[in-house]
Amino acid sequence: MATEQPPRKDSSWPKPRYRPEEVPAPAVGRLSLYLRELEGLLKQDCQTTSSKELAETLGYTDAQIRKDLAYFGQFGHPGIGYRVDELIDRIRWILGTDRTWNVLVVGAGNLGQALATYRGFQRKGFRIVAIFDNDPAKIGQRIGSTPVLEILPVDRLAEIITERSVRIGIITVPGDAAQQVTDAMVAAGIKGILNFAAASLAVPDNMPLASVALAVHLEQLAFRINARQSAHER
Amino acid sequence: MATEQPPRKDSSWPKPRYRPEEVPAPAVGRLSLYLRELEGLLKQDCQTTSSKELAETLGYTDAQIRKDLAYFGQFGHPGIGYRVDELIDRIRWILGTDRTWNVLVVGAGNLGQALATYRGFQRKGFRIVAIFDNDPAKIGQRIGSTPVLEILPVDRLAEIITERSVRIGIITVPGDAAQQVTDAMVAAGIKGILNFAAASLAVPDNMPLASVALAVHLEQLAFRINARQSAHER
DNA sequence: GCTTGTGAAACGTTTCACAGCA
DNA sequence: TGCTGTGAAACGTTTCACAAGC
Repeated sequence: MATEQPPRKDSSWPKPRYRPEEVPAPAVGRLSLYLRELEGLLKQDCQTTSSKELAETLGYTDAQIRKDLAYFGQFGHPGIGYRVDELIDRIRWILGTDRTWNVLVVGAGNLGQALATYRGFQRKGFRIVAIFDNDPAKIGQRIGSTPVLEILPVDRLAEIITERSVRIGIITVPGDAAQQVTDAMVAAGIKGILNFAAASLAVPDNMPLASVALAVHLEQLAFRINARQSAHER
Repeated sequence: MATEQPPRKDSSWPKPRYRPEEVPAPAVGRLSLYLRELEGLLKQDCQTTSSKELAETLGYTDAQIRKDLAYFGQFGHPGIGYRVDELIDRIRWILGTDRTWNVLVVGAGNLGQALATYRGFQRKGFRIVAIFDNDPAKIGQRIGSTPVLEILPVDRLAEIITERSVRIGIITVPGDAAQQVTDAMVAAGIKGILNFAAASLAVPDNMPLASVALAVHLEQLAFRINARQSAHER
């Protein structure tokens, strides 16, 4: 053939048997965990791994892991397993984190500031580009380092989303303010929301939304601890 | 009958058709969200609600909500719905959060400090009683107010767990230190762990463990945003 | 009328088990 | 031999649909 294919690797990657929206959500969730584990293996200079090995460290079955990966293509080598660096590249490409995503935080309380300065996000391909609050005492304060972030007033939200091509917004405001922040983000064209506020958010149909209910996790633990206790008493 | 039953209400509450360990985990998870919504309704002075109303605000089906509650007994009034205050009491009793749970935090970075001083936990029945770090520069520092918490060295973990009857531990240390913190907590008799570290933890069989992988939630959003985009292009 | 509680059906996910290949 | 990829079976969860009750 005369003309080269474009240098993007994705065109050479194998068959995408399922469309992204057909992949079960739990499988996508585990994909992130596989990636984290693989990144750990790479640090230890492991060249290859297998579904069996991954399954044991992560607490799944080997069939589960092979099935999950099969939603996205064929990445393994029968008799060998998976090449660690290769699989990392492919999962990053699948998740879309081989490119950087600009993210902002609304709510500069303790949690908001902690998330805005959290290094782990940067390493995973997410860059916090702004943090907002509506408390005049906080606006103008500078937090973090490399980069330093200035706390901005919430009324500049739309402007920043547009100018800095922000696709994801993190909400860390009190529960009763969360819906209006959501509405402002949606109106400004945000593409997805990560919610830490103690409230159920209404978003347009199909808008990606993930909620982390901190107290809920503790309540789950409390229930399960009591369940174990009472099961043990029988 | 001559002798009064003890004043605990639970003995008068209705049939527990399923044992706690038979209840599907997703149902327990939603129970916490129902509780949160009900607490909101109570603040607005709503006396009663229905599975239909709850379903609409939370984005579930009404059948789902009735089925979930049915795992724990019969709480509704046909033709009327559910009494808000009554259902709140019962869900709190089911989750075990009608009593206070002592909790500690290991890792006094930004996130650990934010969680240790988070007011929402207190309101839900969880009291943070200690925070630990192994950085000499942090040990002895005081954080928060009412109560003030002094950052303690990690080697006092076991002592505090025993003395203060701590049942739940929150881990907010870097990923590569998380397993050894886990082991120390387990050895000291912790009953459940909430993990924010970027690592998969090995715990004894059946030990309640909940993990919040912050980067994973962003990766999920990234994937779903891309999926929407590519679906829209077709 | 309206709403709950629940068996049965529908749906989705996980596990099994094995063909195919290095 | 060892490991992947995958149809089929097993399992679990959600939704449906309706009897019973206010």
